[in-house]
Amino acid sequence: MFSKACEYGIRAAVYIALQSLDGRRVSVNEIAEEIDSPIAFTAKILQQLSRNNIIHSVKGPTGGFQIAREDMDAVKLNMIVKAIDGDAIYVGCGLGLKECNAQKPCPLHDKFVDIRTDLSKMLKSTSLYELATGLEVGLTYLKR
Amino acid sequence: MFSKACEYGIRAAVYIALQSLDGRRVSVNEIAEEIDSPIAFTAKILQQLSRNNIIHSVKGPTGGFQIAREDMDAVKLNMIVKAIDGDAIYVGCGLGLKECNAQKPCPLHDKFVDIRTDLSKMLKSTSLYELATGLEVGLTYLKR
DNA sequence: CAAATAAAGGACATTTTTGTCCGATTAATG
DNA sequence: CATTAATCGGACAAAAATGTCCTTTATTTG
Repeated sequence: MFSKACEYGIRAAVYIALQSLDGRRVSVNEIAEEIDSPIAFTAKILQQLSRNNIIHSVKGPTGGFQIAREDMDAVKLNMIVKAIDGDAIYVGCGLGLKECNAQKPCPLHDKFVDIRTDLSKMLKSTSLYELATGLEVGLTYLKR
Repeated sequence: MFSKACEYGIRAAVYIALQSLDGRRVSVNEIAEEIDSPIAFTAKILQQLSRNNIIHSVKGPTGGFQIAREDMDAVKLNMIVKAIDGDAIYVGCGLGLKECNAQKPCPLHDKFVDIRTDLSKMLKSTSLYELATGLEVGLTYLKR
């Protein structure tokens, strides 16, 4: 469904949000440790998220990554997915056809539209804050 | 969503079914031409489908691929997807966690279960015959 | 201002997916 | 029975995704 990079990106963003709720700024090393991901690869992905203004980065000692409380509401999952995987999930044809639309649909077109609409709705309506608080109260987990 | 191999596999299977409805057996070359896919790669995928008894192959002159009318009803999309992509789509965690289940869910677990259940239902209930007849009456298209 | 710390970014390495080529096998036909 | 046409299957090639390493840049602190 998502690329590995995107999975790491979402997990990282949720962890950063969780720690930001405690006023903690976190380093790549800590993030990679806590979400069980390769450090250097995770660093790349965090750069992407930072460039897309999804998370905030601070260089130098005491630096690291954080997310402002307001941004946790504003940042929805679809923004993270788009920043990392692009919009292939939303746009492309399920069977890989270049020209596939309501006028000239592939055999799966209509059935795919339904599922993708649901997926899209879910991603657009799920905020980082929602995911982070689920973690905070121990309802959900990020590791393993 | 699906791998390229799986996209080609579905398109090929639908085309074979369509032609089998006319009593025609088709070659790899014709299939690749008609579904706009790389010939040799398509051949590999057809082998997989053949080994999984999803399509039937005949060697030698006048040989090719075909699907019996009854099998078009019996073969559902999920069987093709499983034969080519395995069950990652149905089983894995949306965020890539190894241990993710109702007891120890990732932050997206519940929302993913919903979408995947829909996808799974769709794939399990869609037969090759249904897709082939859509093509036959000109409601849907396979190329480009 | 020097040292230390952390992200940024470029180059490179590995693995997986996608795609190609060619000889072996099978079967039909003259 | 030789030729031919088709799939099968293994080895290889190219491209994309995943992952690593190392230098540069920014910033804090003593």
